[in-house]
Amino acid sequence: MRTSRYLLATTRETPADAVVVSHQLMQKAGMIRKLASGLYTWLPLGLRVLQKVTDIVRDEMNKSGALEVSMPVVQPAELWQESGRWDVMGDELQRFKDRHQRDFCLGPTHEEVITDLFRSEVTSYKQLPINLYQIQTKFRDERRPRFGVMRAREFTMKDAYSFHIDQASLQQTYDVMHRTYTNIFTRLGFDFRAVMADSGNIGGSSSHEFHVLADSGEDLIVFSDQGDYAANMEMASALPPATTAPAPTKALAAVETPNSKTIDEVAAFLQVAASSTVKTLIVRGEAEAGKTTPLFALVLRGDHQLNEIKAAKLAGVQSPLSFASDAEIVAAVGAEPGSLGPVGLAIPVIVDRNAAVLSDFVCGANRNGEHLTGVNWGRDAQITRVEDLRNVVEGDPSPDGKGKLSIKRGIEVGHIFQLGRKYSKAMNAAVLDENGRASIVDMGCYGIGVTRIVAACIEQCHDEKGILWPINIAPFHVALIPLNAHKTPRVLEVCEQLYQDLAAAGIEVLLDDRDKKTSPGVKFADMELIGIPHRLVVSDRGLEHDQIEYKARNQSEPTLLPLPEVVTRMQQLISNA
RNA sequence: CGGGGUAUAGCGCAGCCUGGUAGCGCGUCUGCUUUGGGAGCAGAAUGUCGAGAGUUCAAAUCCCUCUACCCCGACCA
Repeated sequence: MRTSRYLLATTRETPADAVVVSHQLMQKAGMIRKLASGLYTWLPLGLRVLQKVTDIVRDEMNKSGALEVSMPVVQPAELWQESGRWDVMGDELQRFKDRHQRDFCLGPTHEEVITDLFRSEVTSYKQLPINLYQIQTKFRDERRPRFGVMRAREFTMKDAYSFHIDQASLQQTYDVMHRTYTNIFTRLGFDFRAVMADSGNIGGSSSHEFHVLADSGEDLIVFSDQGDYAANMEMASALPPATTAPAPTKALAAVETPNSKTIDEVAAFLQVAASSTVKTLIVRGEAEAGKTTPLFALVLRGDHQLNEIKAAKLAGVQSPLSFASDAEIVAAVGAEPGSLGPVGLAIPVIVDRNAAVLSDFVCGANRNGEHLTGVNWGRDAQITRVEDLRNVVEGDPSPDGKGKLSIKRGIEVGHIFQLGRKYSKAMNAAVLDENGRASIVDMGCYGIGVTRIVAACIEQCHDEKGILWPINIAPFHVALIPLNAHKTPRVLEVCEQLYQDLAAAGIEVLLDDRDKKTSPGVKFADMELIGIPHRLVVSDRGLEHDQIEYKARNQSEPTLLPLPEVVTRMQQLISNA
């Protein structure tokens, strides 16, 4: 490709509305343009990268034995009503009516459609297992799209769905997909981790997420510094403390704490460590029709944070977790948030394991502006149950018994689930088993955020000058830059010949043939910004000795190559990568 | 959804407080010069000042309504 005939839409200035580096660089490099919030047009340069990512994903999926299909973006409401998700999904599901006033939605995912396809096409256990996938546009009306294509409303996803006669078969395919994803992210050159994850509203049991490690990631991932344990913060277990509560040494006492509501304020005011206080959170339980919503008190050590996913899984507690309003709290407890505590509560008190081994601690008095000191479980406050309620913190012992936990930020680029029979049961997807009886199938589903991968890659591979693409997904392999071509006609002749020869060798070349008004600095800066891994400079200077200057994007100093060797050397560099 | 902010040329911004009919940088176009790290000079084009309504002799500027976009939050009591 020649820059003179390409839409090289680079900009010098950073767009004002981009806050993460991948979004800034994608805009500056002319890969994408925003159409509206969370909606992006992919320009030729960006699309080349996106298609290369797609190719790798497709290649590995095909190698795994999965079969590609293509399902509609627009889906009828009936299927979603059948699975029960029409009512469960909130505003994220984009609904609309067609001209006949029938309800439809834009597919945020395709479990319903694929299950419908499966039940009408596959009838025998002999056809199982089968894994169907597509690479296709999804729409989710995110409450807050941000970070460019990282969290867009419309995006490209690879979604695969597998069907099985039993759990053992599901586990087998799940393991195959785990390996497939590992292959994909390895080929993409990512520094990534597979972690145990919550399955969220997709449903099902076992689930792993694949995260690219990056400081701009929205997820916290936790892993052992010695063992294999790795989990999303949502799922990471906090082990029970080794100690039990020491015997009380202090008497219960009330103390006025004016203007001290948060743990930090109370701890500072009373001059105690936050870890010697507890915080009490009031959440709603599952409501029964016609009755007032029951409440639960969740008690954690002051320096710990509630893990909402864990809390929502507690028996009787609403899922997703719902916090009681101030009015509900005052009605049930008699005090406002900021002065709550477990002493004398009439509602169930669920205590985190670490909070349960405190003694002589500080908590709210359930009277506004008042706290209690010298509080002890059993003597002063009753525990209904002890549970794991908190987020793990850096340095906690690893649940696998090996080493300590580290916490890093990650960008979720892949997620695999064992759905079990959630959808197949709701939608009656069954095959005849070897005894001729109908058997509801087990399902797995496996997603990859294809557009997000592009952004995640830039988050991991960039410098102050721009993007550094891994060779596998670089929009072009080689940037070929003629210098002083107007002075020395041979420069252009050599460039043209190299361009032909490199292309013939299967190398993707971007020849920067912009006219003499485009200074060398501009050409260098643009090629660096768009991240082409290899750069060849053909100049009058070098040609005097039949030499071509070569520089890798990730090196600072160029080297000289004899002209006759250039094509071979480039071939080697690209195939060895 | 709650809070905050922004909206002026393709992009980045100033002008608004104190009303007088729109400007800067980059980019674009033309010409000449220049050419190994975002060139110089000369010239040119480009705006329903987000939309609507209002106040006024006069509105980018003041008032009201709406819309779009961005940021923060949406447990931490």
